[in-house]
Amino acid sequence: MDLLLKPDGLPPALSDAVMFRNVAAGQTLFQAGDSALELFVVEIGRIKVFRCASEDRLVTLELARAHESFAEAALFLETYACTAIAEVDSRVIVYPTQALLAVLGKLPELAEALMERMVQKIQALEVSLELRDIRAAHRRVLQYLRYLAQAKNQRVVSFDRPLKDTAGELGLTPESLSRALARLELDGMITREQRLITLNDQAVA
Amino acid sequence: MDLLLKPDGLPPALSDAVMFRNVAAGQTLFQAGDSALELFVVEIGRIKVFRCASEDRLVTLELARAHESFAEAALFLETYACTAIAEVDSRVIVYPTQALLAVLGKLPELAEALMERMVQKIQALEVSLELRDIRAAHRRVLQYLRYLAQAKNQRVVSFDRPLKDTAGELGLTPESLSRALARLELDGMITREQRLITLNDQAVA
DNA sequence: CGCATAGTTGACTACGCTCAACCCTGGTGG
DNA sequence: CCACCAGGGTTGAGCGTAGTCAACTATGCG
Repeated sequence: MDLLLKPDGLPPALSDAVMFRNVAAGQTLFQAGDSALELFVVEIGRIKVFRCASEDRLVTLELARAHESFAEAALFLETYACTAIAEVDSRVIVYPTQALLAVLGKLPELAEALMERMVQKIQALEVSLELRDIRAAHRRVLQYLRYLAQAKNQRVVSFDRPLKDTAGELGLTPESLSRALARLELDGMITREQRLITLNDQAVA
Repeated sequence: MDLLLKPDGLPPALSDAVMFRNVAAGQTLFQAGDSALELFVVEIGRIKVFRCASEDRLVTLELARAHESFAEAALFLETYACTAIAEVDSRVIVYPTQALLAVLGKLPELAEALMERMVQKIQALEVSLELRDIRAAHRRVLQYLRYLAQAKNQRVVSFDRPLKDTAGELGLTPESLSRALARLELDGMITREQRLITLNDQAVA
């Protein structure tokens, strides 16, 4: 996504169309059903994208952090199928899909970057799906921690937001997550200090 | 994926690199860990792509049917993270990723087609994830049937493979799926005849 | 005709969800 | 400086439901 991070370097046809938007914490950027005209890149902050399954039930699909894009689906769909809200005060770069598609032919490296990002997303969703297939909460959490640690190539995982939210991402209730962590600690798989968790040797698999 | 269906129409640089491969039912096309050098399109048959979660546990990630592509991740990753096997006798078109990437710049419509396909996949995975969040088996199955019916724009859904496999895709055991279907029929939501299921009025939501 | 596999049904178990109470922290205001 | 409050987090008790194991039936193929 390096390319989309600094619009100035892009062809005028595109960079002229780019906009910026500040989103306050809790504010929604777009809703399911809105016509999909824009693709976004997070400049600063954190955007949560989710589907409303059934009324009170919501499924977090991705958490776009700084420098990450989201809503690529807008490139080919009429309307958004998801809703996006800012978890904290954020600032996003807004790319009109028309302008993006128009310059794709001229900028193969942009197309490549977008595809690479999509592959990452597919991969992430696949991991989520794999995690959901682990029924035992403590096992699921452990595997999740392993993935996080592996991605950062270290054994310490720190959460920058309420465990409650993390629980939702894992398809667990906060209570279950709490119990799972307690059990993992008891079993000696992890040691924790608030939202800072260290994987012990035997947990690295 | 129309473009990738008939390699003859593609630039020689690409079409010369294309290969075809017959895969017998049960035969594996590639395994997790293999170096990822090729992207595939199903000509005829059915390919199952899955991750091995933990030994005996496998998570179906996608089911590529005729004219559908899979293993796009190969474009940007060193090795496959999944395994692909043929569920029935199949024939696939094999695109070396190097050749594909090389002509992307010349063929914006190819890049666009690939991106569109990836968006479809992301969408499909998101739906899977949403389904997993429905705990009650009968509700999950009902929602699944609704999606299938909606996609085909009709109320009849017919399965061309064992319910056992469908159960796995839904993250259920065959027994649970069986019970769920029985209950849905009892509740008057569906009527079924073997692997042919019709959604009743009240089920369309 | 018999074997293998798919599908169904039953009894039991296990584990996550729900609801509820409680602790702990940080922030606010008197 | 402390009382209060709100929200996150933890812990407990009971329930519901999907998984498991098992037996049985149905179907298709040699």
